Amino acid sequence: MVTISQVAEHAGVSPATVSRVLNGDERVGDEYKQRVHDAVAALGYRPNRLARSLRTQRRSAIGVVVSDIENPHFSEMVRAVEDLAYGAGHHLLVCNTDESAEKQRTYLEMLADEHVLGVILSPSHPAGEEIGLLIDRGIPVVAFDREVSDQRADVVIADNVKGARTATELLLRAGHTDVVYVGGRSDVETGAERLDGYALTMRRAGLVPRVAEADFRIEGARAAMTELLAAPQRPTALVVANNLMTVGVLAAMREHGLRAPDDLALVGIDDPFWAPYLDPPLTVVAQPVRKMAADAMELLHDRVSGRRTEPRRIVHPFELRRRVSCGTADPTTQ
Amino acid sequence: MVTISQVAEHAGVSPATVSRVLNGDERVGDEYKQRVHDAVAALGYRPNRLARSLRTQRRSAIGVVVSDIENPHFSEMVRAVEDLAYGAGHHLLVCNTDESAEKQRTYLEMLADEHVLGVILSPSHPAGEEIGLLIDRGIPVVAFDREVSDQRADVVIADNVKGARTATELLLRAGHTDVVYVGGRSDVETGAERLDGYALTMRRAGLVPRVAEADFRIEGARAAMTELLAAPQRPTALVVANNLMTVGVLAAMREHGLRAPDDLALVGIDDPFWAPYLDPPLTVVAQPVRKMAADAMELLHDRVSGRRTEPRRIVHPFELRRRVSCGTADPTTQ
DNA sequence: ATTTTCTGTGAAATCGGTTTCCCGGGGGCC
DNA sequence: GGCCCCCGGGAAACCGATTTCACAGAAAAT
Repeated sequence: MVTISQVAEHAGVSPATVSRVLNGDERVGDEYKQRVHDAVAALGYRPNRLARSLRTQRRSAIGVVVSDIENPHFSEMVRAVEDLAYGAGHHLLVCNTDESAEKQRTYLEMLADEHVLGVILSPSHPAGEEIGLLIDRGIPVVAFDREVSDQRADVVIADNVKGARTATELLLRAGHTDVVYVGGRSDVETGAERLDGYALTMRRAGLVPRVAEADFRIEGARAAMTELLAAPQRPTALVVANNLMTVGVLAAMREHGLRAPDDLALVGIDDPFWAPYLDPPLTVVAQPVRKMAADAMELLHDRVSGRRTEPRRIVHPFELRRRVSCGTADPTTQ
Repeated sequence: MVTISQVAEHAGVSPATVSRVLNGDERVGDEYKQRVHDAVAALGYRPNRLARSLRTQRRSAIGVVVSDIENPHFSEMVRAVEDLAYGAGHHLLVCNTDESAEKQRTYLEMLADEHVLGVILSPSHPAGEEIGLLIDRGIPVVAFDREVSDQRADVVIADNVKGARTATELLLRAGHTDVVYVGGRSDVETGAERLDGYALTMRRAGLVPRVAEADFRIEGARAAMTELLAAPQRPTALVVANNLMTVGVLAAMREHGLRAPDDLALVGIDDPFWAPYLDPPLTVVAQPVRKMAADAMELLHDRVSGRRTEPRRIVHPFELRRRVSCGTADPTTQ
């Protein structure tokens, strides 16, 4: 393990000078610069980032906390964040909370203790206390997808109410009157808002909302659908509350010999990369994940560079991506 | 920012004693222990992990380097590794190389400079030099999925040759004679081995291998399939070299009005979570990702704890998961 | 009663960098 | 020629923990 002192000795200068050269301090004589560079090359010296971070109080890691990295929505988010972080010379501490409040707390505390540069948190729980811990230490927090209880955090979310409304309206305009919402966990914000958006739109059209309640997961959706399809009155269209559930819904439909969009029109919420390749290609309303990730990173950077102190809240609209599963290709609704 | 010295002062003891109490050193008097705990609680003290790591030369982060976190294969791997790491109190530095040699090098150097506990690397390039950097510093490296050029690294891979053979044999036994391999990048190890396994099996059965060459990605596979289906002689069965390509293949088949398994039997390689829910449910040979991840973590821990110094190489068999897309459900082939 | 051995604690060194502070010498200005 | 300022560089402090080492005082041994 070669240290800065060894480099200094080898170059016949002080550690301070080595540090200056390596950090691009211009006030060092060319002669010295050269000697330092030679010594660095000769010894294969690489600075210890831990030591540097300790002294400078500046860390190059960003914490990313999600509930399930296997969920394509979060994979995409992490991927987008990584792209941007790499460009800025940062790296990612990825934390998977599994929807567990305890795991989320443990990870947030860990990130605080690691003195990361910032945290992007897709909270599965409000996490007020732990976020306070972070913000009190000057670590900026951006809430992603869902709000958090600490008002000082920045927020980047998608407009779930409008998103669900867009999905529902698309089906209503196509002439459907019996549109069922295959819902996920209305105990969490995202789920509740999407449900609201759907129900509101239905009522406004003079129709009664009808919900098949599930849990945001494949099997749950499949079970809910099996039940729904066994009921006397079969709906003509569905709004499905997230990407995983869509998979379950399609499986259940296949088991019953039903095809979208003819037997049952379908609009999904979320747009995983394989949605265009499903049978039928899925019409969806999608959160613009990459844009949201870009905003989250920008909010972090603003804070880190001290350009801003008051919290910001950015709401993104969902984007309609019309493909086949919704049926009618009426251009006026596009 | 409250430090250990402040805690010490508040408790009327020395920093050394505080450190001892917090690290469970039993030789501290009960009176002192109590005073320290009180002070910690009163001040809300949390140890700085950076400082601790610097002093102890022991880091709690594990580097995970993959080519694309959005690929379900790697999402699953990261997820599995995270589960195990969390249990051991470690966290994950996730690095996305995008198949770029430069990004891979940069990340590996960064991990070396961060003095991580260990690295799990799914290499898109041999990376001899950088791995040397890590191992020279006592940071263990486990190669995942593919080998690396540095012989001192541990290796956890799946037997791609046998895996492709299993897939091919399944189709041959079902009576197919014209089995085409939709291949991915035979310039990389994984691709080359799978191709070998397929070709070998065909030749051994007295048949000529036939390959639709693509790039491990959805669109590439779709294009290759479109070309293949335009050719005069349409095959009766396909082996598809990875999960993404399967999606592209199914899309192309749908465009041509073909259905699996009747028009074209299908066996995929890799088993993403949605494979059972596709239309038709996909028969696959799968790498046992979670087991492989568990082995990788165990290899790391062996090294870290000093239980082992000589490199190990673990080869996992692929697992056949027979569903619908392969056609005939002949139990003798199971 | 005196020496020896523990035992528990604090002072100080350490990890490997960065940054402050200070100092010698050269150039510019009066 | 004398004074001041600036420039480049080194010594030492510092970041916040852990760990070594030394040392009181009590307990055990003689």
